[in-house]
Amino acid sequence: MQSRSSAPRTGRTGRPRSAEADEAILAATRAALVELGWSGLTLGDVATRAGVAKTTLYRRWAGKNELVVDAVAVLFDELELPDRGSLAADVEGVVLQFAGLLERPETKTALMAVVAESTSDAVLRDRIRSSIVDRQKRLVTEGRARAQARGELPTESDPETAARGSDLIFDVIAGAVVHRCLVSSKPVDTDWARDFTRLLLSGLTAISPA
Amino acid sequence: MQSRSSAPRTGRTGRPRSAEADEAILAATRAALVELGWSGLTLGDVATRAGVAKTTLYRRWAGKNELVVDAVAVLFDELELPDRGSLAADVEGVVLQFAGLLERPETKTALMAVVAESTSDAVLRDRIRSSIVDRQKRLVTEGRARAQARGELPTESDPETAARGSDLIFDVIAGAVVHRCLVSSKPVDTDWARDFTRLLLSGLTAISPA
Amino acid sequence: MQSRSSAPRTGRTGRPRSAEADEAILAATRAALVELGWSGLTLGDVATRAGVAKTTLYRRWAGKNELVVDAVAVLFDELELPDRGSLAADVEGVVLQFAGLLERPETKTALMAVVAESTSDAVLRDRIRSSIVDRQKRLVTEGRARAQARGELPTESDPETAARGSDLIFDVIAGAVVHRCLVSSKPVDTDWARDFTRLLLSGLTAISPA
Amino acid sequence: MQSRSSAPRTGRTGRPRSAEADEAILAATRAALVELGWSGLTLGDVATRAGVAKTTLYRRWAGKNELVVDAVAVLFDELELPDRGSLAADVEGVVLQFAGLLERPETKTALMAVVAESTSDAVLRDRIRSSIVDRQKRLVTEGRARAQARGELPTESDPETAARGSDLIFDVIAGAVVHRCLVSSKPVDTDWARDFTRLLLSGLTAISPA
DNA sequence: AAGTAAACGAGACGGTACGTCATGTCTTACT
DNA sequence: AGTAAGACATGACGTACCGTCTCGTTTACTT
Repeated sequence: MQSRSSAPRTGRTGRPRSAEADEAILAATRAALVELGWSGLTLGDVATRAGVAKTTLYRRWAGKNELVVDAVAVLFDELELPDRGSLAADVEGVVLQFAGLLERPETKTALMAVVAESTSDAVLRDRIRSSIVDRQKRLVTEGRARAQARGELPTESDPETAARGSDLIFDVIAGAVVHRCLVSSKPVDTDWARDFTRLLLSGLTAISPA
Repeated sequence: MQSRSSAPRTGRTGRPRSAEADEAILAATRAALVELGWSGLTLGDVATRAGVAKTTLYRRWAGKNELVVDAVAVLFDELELPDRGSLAADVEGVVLQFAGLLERPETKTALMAVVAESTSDAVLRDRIRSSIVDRQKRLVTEGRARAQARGELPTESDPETAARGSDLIFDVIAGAVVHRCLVSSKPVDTDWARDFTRLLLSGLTAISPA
Repeated sequence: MQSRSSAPRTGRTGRPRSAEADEAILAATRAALVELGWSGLTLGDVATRAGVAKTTLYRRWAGKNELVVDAVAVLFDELELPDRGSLAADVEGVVLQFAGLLERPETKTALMAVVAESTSDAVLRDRIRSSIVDRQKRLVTEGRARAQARGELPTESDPETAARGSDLIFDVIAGAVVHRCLVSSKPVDTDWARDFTRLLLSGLTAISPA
Repeated sequence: MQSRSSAPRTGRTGRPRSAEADEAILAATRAALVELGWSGLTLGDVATRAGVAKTTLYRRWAGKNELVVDAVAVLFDELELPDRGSLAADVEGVVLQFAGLLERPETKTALMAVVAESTSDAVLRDRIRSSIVDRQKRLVTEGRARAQARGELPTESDPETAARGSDLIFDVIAGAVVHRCLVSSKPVDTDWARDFTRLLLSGLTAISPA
């Protein structure tokens, strides 16, 4: 599955595009994001860092938004869901992993910015969804299946209902972590992860007495 | 309570600042956000729309970020929490209200953008928190107190634990709605609000059988 | 008489244009022409040399052509026609003076270039004519009047015929010197000036026997 | 007669150069000059028009200047000097012919431009001289010889003096026509040609009374 | 009523980045 | 080896905004 820019190859003649350039540009983009943040990042600077001409960059990506999406998308693929033996432990694990990813300056500054831009750019919105968001739903479906196998969660027969449930769980987990990190700007530590997990599993009515 | 820019008034002599200009600028900012989005918004354009000189604008706000925070902050104060008789109904109500706010183009494009900028700007972060975020926590504390009065939720004696709980609930509700709206870009309708409320109140283990 | 750029002043409000900037830019343009020649001259470089922003330059001139015309026009005003006592001496004098001007690298490289561009740009053509060419016709009319006063040339009663004659003489003198200098690229020395003057005054049929 | 670029043929192996490509490129260059003028002409566009790769073009010419010199040089070879029976008629004829050539957009825009470039490029200067200028001196020497045979002009015994005279006449005729056409931008019609010829043959002192 | 001090509109200023274009070189596969 | 196609590094282009500045003007509070 490829998230390459506009058109990978049209014809077969002519000098082929440099494969090294692609990775150099994405790495330079991440480095620039760390140093300069989203609004300080310029495509000219990225090109210089990558040892590449600005034209090469514009030949592959339409602009800053698209480039950054591709540059950070790969980081999200690092997320894993090791089996920790229980649903609660799995949720805590993924929450902490996701928070760790959001603490990295390149993701923290880039993610909200591209989401903001995507509110007025449908193409970008699709790109974000296909390159970043949808790919991480695997964590939810996998964790849920595991919990069902353990008997911690009931099996859902209707596939559509199952999908709606997964979407909801995904929005709640990802949304809560993002909001805690970036909006409330408070740390996602083990205490918070435990509190959150308890709320998620047992609901509001059960949190206080515990 | 005012979130005026740098210094409202230092001396007492000289021509006083125009009060109309302030509101004209904020209204122009919101209008420009709707038409152009965050990245298309320029301060020169805002000044023109407001019928004001650029200098007047810079005399009051330090830059685009600060201006937009002030311009959208007031919109969040519209949120209310009418008593609907039960905790579930109150949660559903606030979720739908919040979602309605996020559907408006000026908030949707502005909120994520300033949050993104705030990741590398502590002053802006504080401004967002004091002008927008913290002021809406009243909805959580109010709703919670009401539920406790109804006996739907246990009373929390330790005030620190109570605050931690409110923060968590706030991050979960606001985060889930924002994520659903802006990242997953799917509608927050009554169905979703009901599903989310059930999850929030009863927890994961209880959602499917219902 | 001013050959200022587009619009000298439209309104009376706002910060007035820097008068120093104008002269600094024209001087920088001449210096850059000497060092780099026409095709090597860039507006960015001129701006840097003049200690001025590129925008300031574009605010005053529409492009390279217009700027260079203004920059070299003033040099042509240095030409004078001191009375040397006879028509032949006056012609020789002005030929050598004009040749001296054309030897300067800033004029030599600029003049032909802007003339070349003017072949496909009517506005530029008029600008060249009014800023440079027509202003030097004074040399011809003055020299001719002086010769008529001396009795070396017959007086022309019809003003239109007189104008046609002056135009012709101007084209022949200026054209010959320019062609000798820039196309044939041979020196315009006193020998050549004497030969040319004899041809101009007495015609082809008389040159060889002398 | 060869105005080929770098080297016609060095080795004998490999695929031979396409002979058609050469003429296609020169024709495309002339067409592009007409449409776009000197500064609008690009080598990439010429290559496209000629149905040729840019590489092919660069293999044969060093750059825009050289290419254009070759493209327009051939046009100047069209000039002829039919015997019209008298020196005055011959001069008038060649003046009108030359003016007709200079009215063509490809020559008008190209000639001055390459001359301008040649002021800072000695190699180009030589190329222009050998490809264009010197080849047209034949018109002067031929016309002069014809006039001498008719007895209209005295015979010049010293060959060096004769050459100096021809150079001078050439500069005066060519210079005057070029200046009239391109600098004064007024038409070279039969009236002007007659006036100019009378001045050239009889000199200043004789023009008015006629 | 006159004086004073700051805010006001207008717009020029030095900068920086933009996204495009042309140059001249190169790499590939084909002839 | 010559070719068409097209990617490449380089660097100028002309534009748009930035945030600051310099004007001349307006508007309130002082004396």
